[in-house]
Amino acid sequence: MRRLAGAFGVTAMSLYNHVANKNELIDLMLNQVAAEIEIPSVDGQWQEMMRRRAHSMRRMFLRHRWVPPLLISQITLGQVILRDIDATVGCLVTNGFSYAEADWVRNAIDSHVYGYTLQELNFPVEPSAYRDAAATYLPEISSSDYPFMHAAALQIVSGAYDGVTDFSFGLELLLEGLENWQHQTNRQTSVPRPRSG
Amino acid sequence: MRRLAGAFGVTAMSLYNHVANKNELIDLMLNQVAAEIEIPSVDGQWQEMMRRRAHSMRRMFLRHRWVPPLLISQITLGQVILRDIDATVGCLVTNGFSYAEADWVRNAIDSHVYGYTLQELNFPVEPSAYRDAAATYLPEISSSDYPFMHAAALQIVSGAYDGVTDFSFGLELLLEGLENWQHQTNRQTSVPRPRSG
DNA sequence: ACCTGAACACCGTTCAAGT
DNA sequence: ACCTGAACACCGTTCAAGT
Repeated sequence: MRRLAGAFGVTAMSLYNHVANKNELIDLMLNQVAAEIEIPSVDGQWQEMMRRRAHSMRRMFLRHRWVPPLLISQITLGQVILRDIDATVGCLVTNGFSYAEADWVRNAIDSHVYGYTLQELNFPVEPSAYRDAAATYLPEISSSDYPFMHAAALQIVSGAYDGVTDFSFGLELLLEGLENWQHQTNRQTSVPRPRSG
Repeated sequence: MRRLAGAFGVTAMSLYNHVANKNELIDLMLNQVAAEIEIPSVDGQWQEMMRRRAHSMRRMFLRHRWVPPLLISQITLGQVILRDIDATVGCLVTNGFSYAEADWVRNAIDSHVYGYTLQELNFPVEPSAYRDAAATYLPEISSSDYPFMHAAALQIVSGAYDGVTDFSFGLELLLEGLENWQHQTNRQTSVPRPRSG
């Protein structure tokens, strides 16, 4: 509040003439950036729609690094975000998922988007510096205490592995798993289903 | 700091005789609770090891709700957490994954654990109150603006869906996908692999 | 209609001073 | 060895007062 007002060359108190409180301000900011998410179309092929939505969410998170923690903890959701949820559920149920299943699918995909991007954003080293960082910290990773981390660091130092994980890896595992699940004739027995708790 | 010291019946400044700063305190706290994670054994069956680790992490997060945001943003990791990473990578490479693959697998699973649990912890309504909440807010979810959310809320009100998502749903999709991936003879072509970016 | 000064109830942290 | 008072540089927010 104080910093934002300062950037406008004004005192913090004047902001309260335009916005009820900090929470409402965050709400407005989130709705603004949420427009950068590619909203699924109801009649689109669901895998591709979910894929585009997930990738565009992640790119938005990378552009606006402050978003993920705020979006995940926001209680009241703005219209743009509600429209995204509606379109996502709509695309899934139009493609044969039940409302319950659509909820599980959206939850699983969003978990990956949030979890992956939060790890990515909080990782202290840039991908281009992984090799140097591994070389720097290798002496501190005791090969007797942490044999596998030591070996992994060696792989990065030697160039056998660049140390870069991929957002698509987990996302495609989920999408392929969901496709198999949908095509299964007898879903009840052989595939993951929500349990209690 | 001030609140913690107050709980000890002491002033905030005295804490700095026992701990360098807030960050070191958080480090010690995280290492303490990290001991509640079930660390994979190197020679165990990897799916079951990953499953137990993921579920125990989530249960720990639910017991100590302050952990996930701090753990994900912590730069320097304590010994207990390093040992968990080492054991997880160790279990995977012992079961036939390369070091690079083990890194992708751990990243994908952790993304799910973090993302799912953060959503779960921040959801404003308790599962037992979903039905009441849906009934309360149904009039505010315009069926013309948000037709699918409206229909979904109706399902919860009617009892057709209890509104409860499941941690295992996404986790088992990942584990099954990984198992298929591992059994594939020609991995390069038909399965998800890390790409650039 | 919009902005502000003073104030309140908070943070983490430092440092000289106490026992 | 441990604790503290005073101080510094921060927060979000309220409210009466100004233009």
